[in-house]
Amino acid sequence: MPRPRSLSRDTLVENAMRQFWARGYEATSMEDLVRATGVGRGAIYTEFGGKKDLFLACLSHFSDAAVTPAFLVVEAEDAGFAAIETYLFDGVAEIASVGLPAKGCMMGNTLTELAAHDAEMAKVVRTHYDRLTDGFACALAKEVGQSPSDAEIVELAGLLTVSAQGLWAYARGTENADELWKKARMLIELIKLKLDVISEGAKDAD
Amino acid sequence: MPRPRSLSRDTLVENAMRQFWARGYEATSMEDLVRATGVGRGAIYTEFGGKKDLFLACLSHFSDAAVTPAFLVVEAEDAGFAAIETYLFDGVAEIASVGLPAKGCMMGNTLTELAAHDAEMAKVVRTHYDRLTDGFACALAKEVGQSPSDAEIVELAGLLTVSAQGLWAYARGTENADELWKKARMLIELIKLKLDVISEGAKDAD
DNA sequence: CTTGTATTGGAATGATCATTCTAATACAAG
DNA sequence: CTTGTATTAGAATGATCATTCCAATACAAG
Repeated sequence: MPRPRSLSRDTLVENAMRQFWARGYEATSMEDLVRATGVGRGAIYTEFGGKKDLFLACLSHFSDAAVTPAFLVVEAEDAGFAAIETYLFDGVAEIASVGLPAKGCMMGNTLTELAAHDAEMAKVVRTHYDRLTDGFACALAKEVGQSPSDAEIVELAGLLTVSAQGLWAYARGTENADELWKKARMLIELIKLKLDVISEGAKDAD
Repeated sequence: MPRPRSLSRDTLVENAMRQFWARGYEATSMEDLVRATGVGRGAIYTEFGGKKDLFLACLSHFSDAAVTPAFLVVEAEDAGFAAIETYLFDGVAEIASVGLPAKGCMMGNTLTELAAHDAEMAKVVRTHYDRLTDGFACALAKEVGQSPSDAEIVELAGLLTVSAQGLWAYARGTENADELWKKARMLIELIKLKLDVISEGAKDAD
């Protein structure tokens, strides 16, 4: 039987993810990864094949370990508008508690750094955005008793995805948590206004 | 008298900017810059000092040559809500005509790639965001006859800045211009809704 | 044409990059 | 304890990085 690794594969990926998340792909060297994970170069190559493959594993881990728990409230069966509010505010609260400037969203960072020139990365990021938009659309639809595939609902959800992404990106460049709170609150307020308009329209159609 | 350079300094910076804009800082090598500008290595170093200084010059040029013309309509004396609409829709139209995936906003790209770990870059990007937010705030304020320093106006302008940034970033990862149009239209609609609420509130206070 | 100067491409430098390889090592199984 | 195997740190490799340097060059001024 082989000697067991000092770190589980999950912990290894977790540590590598933290490094990539904070610094990005290009600015992270294999030396950084060896230091961050505490795992030997050889083991990384035999386990993952190379830097890019490890990065893709980290993106996948980010989706499971960071996005899923945070987005759980929105993806819940009975999620409505309040769930979206909770998701956004919890996100800002987490950023504020960890300290600014923040690391942003690893998917958004990857979109900006790599998606335009790497089709494989672009696909992963797009899948993530589709997931967010679907989740938002379901919650928004439930709130106003519409179909989650209603065009207006989907477009509102799409804008919410993009605006939230802008907010997480902005968090990489500020040290002022209050600015983030204000923007999150304003975004929520705007979504609520539109939601009310949609509700009104549905009532008139009765 | 010296031999004149084959390219003016402005053209040199313009070409370098294009490269940095598309690829980012880390992924652009001096070799890329020599090829993109058609200027010798030596001249770049004697003129700018190094890669980072050239990048900062490109950021400055981006502000003058890309942001200023596009944002002119919003910064005009008599700009109102329609100016914001024009800025956003013209931006999407330009992206659609140049072709997707787009290069996004060089300031936003720099925010994501470098701001969290380079104070000098962060300052340049922050100045840019302040400029956008100020411009939006003035136009929004004029539309509803409020002060551009009114807290609600400033917060709405701040959200608009962040949401627009999210939209330009999203353009780096999609090949579908229609998605951008929908998001831009929805953003404009939400801003208009909030603006109407602000107008109503001002009327009640009379 | 000659002189002076800035630019040029390419060579040189030394650092760092991702990746491969290897000898020493540490542990599980027998 | 012995054997087998996976991991390890570090050396080695070759590419590429930013930067420096320089001889050849190209052009303006006289």
